[in-house]
Amino acid sequence: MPDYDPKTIEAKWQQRWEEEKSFKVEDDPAKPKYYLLEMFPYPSGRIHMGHVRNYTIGDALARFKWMKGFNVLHPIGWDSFGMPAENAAIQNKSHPDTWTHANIKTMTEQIKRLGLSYDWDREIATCEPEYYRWNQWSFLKFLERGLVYRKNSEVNWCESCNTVLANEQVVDGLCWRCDNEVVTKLQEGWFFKITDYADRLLEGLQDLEQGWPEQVRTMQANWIGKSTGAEVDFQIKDSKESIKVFTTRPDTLYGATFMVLAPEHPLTHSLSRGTQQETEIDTFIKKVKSQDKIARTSEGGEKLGVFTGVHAVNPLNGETIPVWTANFVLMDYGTGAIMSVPAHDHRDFEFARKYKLPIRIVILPPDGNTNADDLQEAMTELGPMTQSGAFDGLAGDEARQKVCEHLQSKKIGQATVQFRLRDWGVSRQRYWGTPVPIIFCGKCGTVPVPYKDLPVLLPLDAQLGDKGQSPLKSLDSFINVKCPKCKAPAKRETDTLDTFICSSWYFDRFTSPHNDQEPFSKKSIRYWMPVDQYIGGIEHAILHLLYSRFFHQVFRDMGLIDAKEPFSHLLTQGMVIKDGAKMSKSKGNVVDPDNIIKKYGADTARLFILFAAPPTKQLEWSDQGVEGGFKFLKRVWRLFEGSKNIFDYKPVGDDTGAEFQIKLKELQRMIHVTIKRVTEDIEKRMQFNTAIAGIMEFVNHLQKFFEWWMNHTHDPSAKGQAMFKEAMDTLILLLSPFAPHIAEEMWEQMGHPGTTHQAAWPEYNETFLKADEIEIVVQVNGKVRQKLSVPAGIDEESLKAQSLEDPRIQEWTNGKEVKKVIVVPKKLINIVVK
RNA sequence: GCGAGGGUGGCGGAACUGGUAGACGCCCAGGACUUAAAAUCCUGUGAGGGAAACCUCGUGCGGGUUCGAUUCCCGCCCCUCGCACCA
Repeated sequence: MPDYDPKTIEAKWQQRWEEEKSFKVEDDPAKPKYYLLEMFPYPSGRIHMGHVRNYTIGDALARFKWMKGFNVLHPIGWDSFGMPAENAAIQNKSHPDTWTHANIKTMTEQIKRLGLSYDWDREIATCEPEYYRWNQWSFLKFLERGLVYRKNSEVNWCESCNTVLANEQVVDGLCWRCDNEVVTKLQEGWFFKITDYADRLLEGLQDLEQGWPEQVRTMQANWIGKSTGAEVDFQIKDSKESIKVFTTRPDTLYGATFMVLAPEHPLTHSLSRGTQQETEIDTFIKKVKSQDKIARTSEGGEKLGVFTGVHAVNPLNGETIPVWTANFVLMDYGTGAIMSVPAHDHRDFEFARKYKLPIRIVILPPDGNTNADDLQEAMTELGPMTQSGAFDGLAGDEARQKVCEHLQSKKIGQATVQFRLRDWGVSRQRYWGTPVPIIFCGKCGTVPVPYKDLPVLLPLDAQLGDKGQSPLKSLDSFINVKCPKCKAPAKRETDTLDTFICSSWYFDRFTSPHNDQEPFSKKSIRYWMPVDQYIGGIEHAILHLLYSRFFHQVFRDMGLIDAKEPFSHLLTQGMVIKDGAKMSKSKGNVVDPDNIIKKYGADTARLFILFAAPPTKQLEWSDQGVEGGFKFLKRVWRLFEGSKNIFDYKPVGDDTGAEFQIKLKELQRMIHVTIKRVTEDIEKRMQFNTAIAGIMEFVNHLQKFFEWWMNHTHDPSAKGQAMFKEAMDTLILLLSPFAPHIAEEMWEQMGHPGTTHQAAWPEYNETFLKADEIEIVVQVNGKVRQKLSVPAGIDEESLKAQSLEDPRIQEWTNGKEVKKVIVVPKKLINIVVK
């Protein structure tokens, strides 16, 4: 019997899949489609276990869907623009292009060794002009739609990466990529008006309730941060100026006892001119500006403020209240100014107590006590208005609405909505990215590159500076152009686009990756989109997934796409950890996928990864667990090799014994029970670990059956032979999404033409699931005391009688009164005694 | 602080709708095969008690509902993730 030899088997089948282009797909409206996508990788050098897990989960699903009769689009490509390429090139005195392509080559080989079912004809790399020209095209289309603008603003600047970062790319004040501190800097750059889509991006989350994890939806909703409220104008006393504030609690307007401006607010500086406060204010502004941004914006940070020397008038009650400036009010949210209602806002409360500012209760507390001196903390709950003139007694939404209506009628304010989401800064001051298709002309100003001139090629002959400054800025051949409008000498924009733009629509491109007329063809995108199942890490919960949804909505508005959302189902896979920590070079706990494949083969690696934990949970790497996976495949192989000769016999015997009939029926039941279990675990629960456990139990059963059979027969019957063949075929097919190479080999040797993924997924038959005899648990007062084997069709009364007569049960019921008997059909009977 | 998820043997995990807790696998122990080892196969494997049959306890902690709770409810502890002065 030949040993299980994964090396030979895997090489053989990988070669065959490649030669036959087994996973190539075409648009085929006659067939139901299934678009399965794993987040495409950045070509960083080598595949790591996180990739392996991601692709293995996807591949198991893809193969399952093939077998279920779907036309499966399962593509792969490379997110190949980005800074690591540049940094590595600087270090190695090489070129990002060289480095990137070398990595793609290595990683392609590694991925192929995993036996993944990709349509390699659709492979794309975002650093190729054929791809990034459509980034430029999108930029220009967005520009036409008024969704792109250029502004000079305070931006997040990473000193280490030497470039600007979008808000989403700053994590706890640090750069998402390199973990270095982010500073603010005044810089001119391009922005995408993602805020125009804030409401739609928020509302769209509702369509994803079924398909997306709640966690991701919540994170996006928080990030968008919608709040409804009102804008109110407060007139400044003895001045023509007024201060506009945003509040979510217009119902507390009568409780505003002071106002606070952000130190950066233009009025902070201008209003204090000529007052006694002038120097104090200037010192304060300087001080706050120098304050660490994280410290300033973190809750519990000390609230510092200064009186500006001026007063404003509460437009509702005409009261004169002081205007302050303080560090806890931020210029980039709302209007950069607030009305302070200390009784009903905990920040205002803290500030008022610290600076001895008046506090007035205007929402009636449950105990009715409106003495602010008794207040221990701000009362932020909704309630009936009080001390609020004509509005007294109104509460909640009605109160807010009535106040808003009043403000509007007096033209001193209006109901409005605020978002936390900021526009997406897409300019990057680096080289290895998509050039922004813009030309600056002395006469015509900012001129878009005409579509016919796309792509604006990223020059590959650029020499990188050693600190990461973009060489484009000094590359004359790139910069100097003629203005497309007036033909006068002009300069090219040297910023490149954020690489998140590449990943915001690559899934669209996969539907027609070689189209050189459009970013994607309408026919293909209508057929394939949305992505039915998207799989990737939770770390992209906001960044990539929000940007992609934004792009999708814009494309949709352009009439290019029908689907409401780009990804109908999202699976966020858990991390791969070892010794309790994320695998990392610095911890020295990295397991190289190549070594595992070399030692055990891809099937073992895949099987272990899927078996060790459900996809969404973190996975603890275990060398012994891998060994276990290998042992299981060897066991399958031995069962197959040891039993396959049985099919060569011409059946003569009849195996008619009663025991044989029972065993055979039990085998048949196991086949169908296993099909049901594995199918539902994959399809309904995406829980591959229990699916594999089911297959393992099936193998255990098959082994025992075969051994018994061989010990009890000299001449296998046709019936036995057929049933056993059905069992083996079923086993092979159920196993094939998880361990495809070994499955293909066995499938072929069983004499089937074609590959396993072309075969139909086994169907179970409800009638074969039922056993003749079932085990019933008998409890006395909720404790298991006996297990009875009874005919499946037994009626309740006989079951009760049989249980009560059972000697073991009588030991527990003797001398006691039977209060009641609960029967759970086909499961359990509970006798309550006293 | 707010929101979400989680806490089950020595370990990874299972128990899907309130119905046998610990499926499946790993580790470990004993046995078979072998000159020996590896591989493989068999048996055992939550804790405590008992020669055994079997009994008691047991799903983070404390309570509750129920014939019956890992599952539902109340209170608490711990861990992970996200948000966090957003007016």
